[in-house]
Amino acid sequence: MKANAPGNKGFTSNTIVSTITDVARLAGVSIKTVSRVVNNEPNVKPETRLKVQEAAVRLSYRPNFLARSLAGARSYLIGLFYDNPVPAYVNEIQRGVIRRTREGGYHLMIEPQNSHDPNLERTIATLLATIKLDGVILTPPLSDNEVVLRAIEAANVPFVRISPYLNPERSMVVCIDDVRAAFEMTSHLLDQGHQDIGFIAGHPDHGSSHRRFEGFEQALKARGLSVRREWVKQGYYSFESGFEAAQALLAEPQLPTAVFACNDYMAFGVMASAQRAGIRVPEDMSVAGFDDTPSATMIWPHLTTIRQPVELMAYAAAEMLLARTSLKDTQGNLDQDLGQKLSFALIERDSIKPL
Amino acid sequence: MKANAPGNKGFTSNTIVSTITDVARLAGVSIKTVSRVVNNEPNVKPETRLKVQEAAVRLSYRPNFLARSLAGARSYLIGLFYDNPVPAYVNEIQRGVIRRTREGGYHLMIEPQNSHDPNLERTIATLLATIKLDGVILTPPLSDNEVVLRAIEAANVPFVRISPYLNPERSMVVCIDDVRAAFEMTSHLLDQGHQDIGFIAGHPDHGSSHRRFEGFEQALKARGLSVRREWVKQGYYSFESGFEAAQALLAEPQLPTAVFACNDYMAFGVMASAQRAGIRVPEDMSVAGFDDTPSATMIWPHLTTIRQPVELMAYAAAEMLLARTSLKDTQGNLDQDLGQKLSFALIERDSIKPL
DNA sequence: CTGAAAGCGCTTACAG
DNA sequence: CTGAAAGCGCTTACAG
Repeated sequence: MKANAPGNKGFTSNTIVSTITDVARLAGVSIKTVSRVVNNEPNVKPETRLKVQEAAVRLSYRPNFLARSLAGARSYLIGLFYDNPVPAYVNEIQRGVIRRTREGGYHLMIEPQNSHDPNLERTIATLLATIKLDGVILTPPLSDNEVVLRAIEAANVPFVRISPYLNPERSMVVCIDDVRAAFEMTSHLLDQGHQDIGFIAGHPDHGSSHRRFEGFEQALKARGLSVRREWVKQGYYSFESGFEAAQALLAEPQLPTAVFACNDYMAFGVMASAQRAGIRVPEDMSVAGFDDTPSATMIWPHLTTIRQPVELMAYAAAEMLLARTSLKDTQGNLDQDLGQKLSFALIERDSIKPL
Repeated sequence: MKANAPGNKGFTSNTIVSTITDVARLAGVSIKTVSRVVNNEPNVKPETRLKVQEAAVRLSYRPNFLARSLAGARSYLIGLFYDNPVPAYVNEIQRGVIRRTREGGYHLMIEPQNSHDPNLERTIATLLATIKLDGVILTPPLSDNEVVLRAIEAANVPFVRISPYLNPERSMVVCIDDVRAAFEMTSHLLDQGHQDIGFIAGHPDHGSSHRRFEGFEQALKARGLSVRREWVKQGYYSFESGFEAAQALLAEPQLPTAVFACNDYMAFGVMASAQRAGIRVPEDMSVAGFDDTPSATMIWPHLTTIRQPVELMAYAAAEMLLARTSLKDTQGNLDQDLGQKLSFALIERDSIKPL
């Protein structure tokens, strides 16, 4: 077998992939001029531009992403690093990022990681050396993983963290006000007459867990109440952990009238645990969640929760990265926002009953 | 600012990314020899090999993925195309594929698509022209999307389909025996004394929906029973569609004693719908699902369902692609398996009660 | 067993 | 406004 078409390396193909050289030849210009037109650079005679565009269309020309990345300063590649066990969260993050990267002609490389992998630093260093990324997006718990942060900083790749807990100045950041959100949910419970409120904490590696507890505590204090330690149980953001935490809670001699779980999955665990114990939700006990996952309306009673605009946060994160990358080309200095705080919403449904 | 290290393009960096040239210089050989060692090619004196390896380690050399892909016949890039609304499914698929691609030094490009997008063909054609993929993996419903198949075939990219319905010979295929699985679940119901069984069909774009109905029908026939059309309701694999289908079912003058839903999410919808209507599961009505999503043990009663090894199927799909790619290098002809059928398992839990 | 040369398809830096 | 040359970091094809 031998090559039968430009760009073809030894096997027959129906499609002739054309290159910048083909377009230049057809348009009767140099490849540099084609490059200018394709990249929307100035200083091309309108007439020439048109000629090139026509040729490009006729040949269905698409710039080769690999060649472009290898030759240029940009790779058109964004990396998404995560280690989050909640599929719905990961999925929304991916969708948000991809929506933005596609708009900009970028591609996404997903890189699930194990945050406790002893080789994590080397893994990431190798990855970043192998494949020049224009930017990296980190989601919790990696947003606060020192090993990951060091590896990325060492590689000098711009990155944005979603919902980090520490050192917001260390990178670009996208988040919601978790403290305020938890404050509002707790106040909502208080407004319904609940004074005895249990709390299921999230995974301690996630900043959100601490922030939400903070908001919970502040809301109680604002009404002259204080946290009852025996009603605060440790969870890990999974259904099972919520279930177990609730079991411990329900074993207390005195019971709260409401439970605020740090995320929806744990709230489902609480509801299941209560149901097992013959405690009706919300008649005997109210339950509040956080996140508004799709499942929140797939159970009865429908869960009252905080809606977090996850997809939008991911979109914003990608946006910051792309903005930075383009700026670098034209100006070199970047005085753009380093942080963006998106808004949340308290969604009232059926899992809370006034006392 | 000026370049201060090899491979550095005008901005300061802590990390010196070294290239094949650096390694060659340090080892005192040509870049071709380094290439041989790095790619584990034969015909290198053991002594030379060692020298090169040492140099590579000292410089933390990692072959540049872009350069490698541009110069060579392989791109080390696999694409995953999907349009599946179930996050847990997508997540498992991604994990399976990534596990295999990482083992082989490949990278994954995820490409969520809208299967009814009128521009789908052009979108995919453009993508495949821009970015040379070594292989593509398709999941339902794209596995049977004619537009997608044509675009990929036209680009002459090897691909494997997961759980396709039609033309298994058209590509490499990974699946389970959906007919048999549904047959077994239905038989299980029959064994428990249920003769009156309702069926909630899945999305008609998914082959699994038809296959599972087929198995359902065959199992009934095998016992001399036949399908009662008024107990077969159309669903679309979502919770809501299961809920609505169940409402229609429960509005029938006569009710089945069990319902077999084509996937877990619809089974949850059926359970919710029953609960709303004051029908207890499994006391008054048994429910069976399909997939064994994590949520199956997050509800009460725990769902009896079919476990599908999704992650493994994805791994196998990637495996086929990589095997094909390597073979192409060495031999050119491929007499490997074109299809792989993985095993499923019926998981008995609490949503079915003997009649 | 080893290497020199050409080339992958672009962008960059520079000249005019 | 346009282009010729060099180069990105590798692999391929070939020579010895």
